[in-house]
Amino acid sequence: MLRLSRLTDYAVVVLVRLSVAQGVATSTEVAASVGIPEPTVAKVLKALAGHGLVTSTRGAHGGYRLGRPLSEIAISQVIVAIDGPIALTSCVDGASGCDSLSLCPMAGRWDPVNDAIRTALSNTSLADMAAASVRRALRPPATASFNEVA
Amino acid sequence: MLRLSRLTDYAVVVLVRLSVAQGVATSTEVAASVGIPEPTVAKVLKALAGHGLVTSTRGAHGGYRLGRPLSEIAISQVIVAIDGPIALTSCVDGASGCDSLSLCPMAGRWDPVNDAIRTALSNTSLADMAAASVRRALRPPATASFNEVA
DNA sequence: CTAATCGGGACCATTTAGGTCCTGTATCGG
DNA sequence: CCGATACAGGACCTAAATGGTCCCGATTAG
Repeated sequence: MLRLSRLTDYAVVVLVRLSVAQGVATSTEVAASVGIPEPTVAKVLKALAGHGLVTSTRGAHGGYRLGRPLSEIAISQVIVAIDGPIALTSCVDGASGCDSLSLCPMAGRWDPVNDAIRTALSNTSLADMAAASVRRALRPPATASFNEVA
Repeated sequence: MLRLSRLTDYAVVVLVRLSVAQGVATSTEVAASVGIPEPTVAKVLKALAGHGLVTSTRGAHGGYRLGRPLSEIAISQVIVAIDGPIALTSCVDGASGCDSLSLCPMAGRWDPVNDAIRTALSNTSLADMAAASVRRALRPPATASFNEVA
């Protein structure tokens, strides 16, 4: 269904959350304010930190902080951080797993498609998505604090 | 990993194959000439037929035939036929499965992204991919790695 | 030194996709 | 009219990827 992992969705939520809380925030705090189980959030944050989307400080009073403003983070980067490289088929450029030599040269040219998608994904920043979110959040606000995000 | 199903890849191969053999071809013939197990090819062809990408004739001397030229088939249509509607997240516009109301309004705005991808996918026809295949035979092996993905 | 917090891996359960098979229906040829 | 061929559609099983959890080592503030 051409879907991406739920973890990536979480990542977006987490990043937006971090952008709201300007300072540092522990994985526990983020998890609580976002409503996702802590271990999972921790996993997501680790992955994001590994790709520089967030910076981490260890030790007591440590935590995570946004690496750069949302407007400078493209979703493609988030996807790469969580789900790995963007490629629609397993049979990518230099891949060697191609057993059927007869069909790969015939029609297995997904590169233009991959490129098109990569481009599309690189042209949308998290800020764009957050903006869309704001426009939408006109409904009766719940009591929870996270709704103030908008 | 933002991958699409292998079945979709098969579908492209099958369609190109059908375009080569101008007349009708049975699922058995296609399977044999393409090197994919027959039942699987049959499944793919059924799905394609259901979406009008190929036309079928039943009975003896029946078989499948390309519904329209490759240049008029966008990959997006193939994907939809095989994998279903194109949406990156399960939480699409009108979906009701959203249990966590707190986070969806916050950042779950994937629509612009979905649209971007749909557009990109609609602008590439199977003929384009086949053409790329030809062009590729000329250039030296690419070294592009996934990491460059922006 | 102790508590807090990230880092990184191992691990298990569930879901999903891939693939196979079986039965029904339509059409052609004898 | 009857049988053979080939698609239609669904049920089913197996295997792999994903989501999610846990644990232990490393690091830093107090």
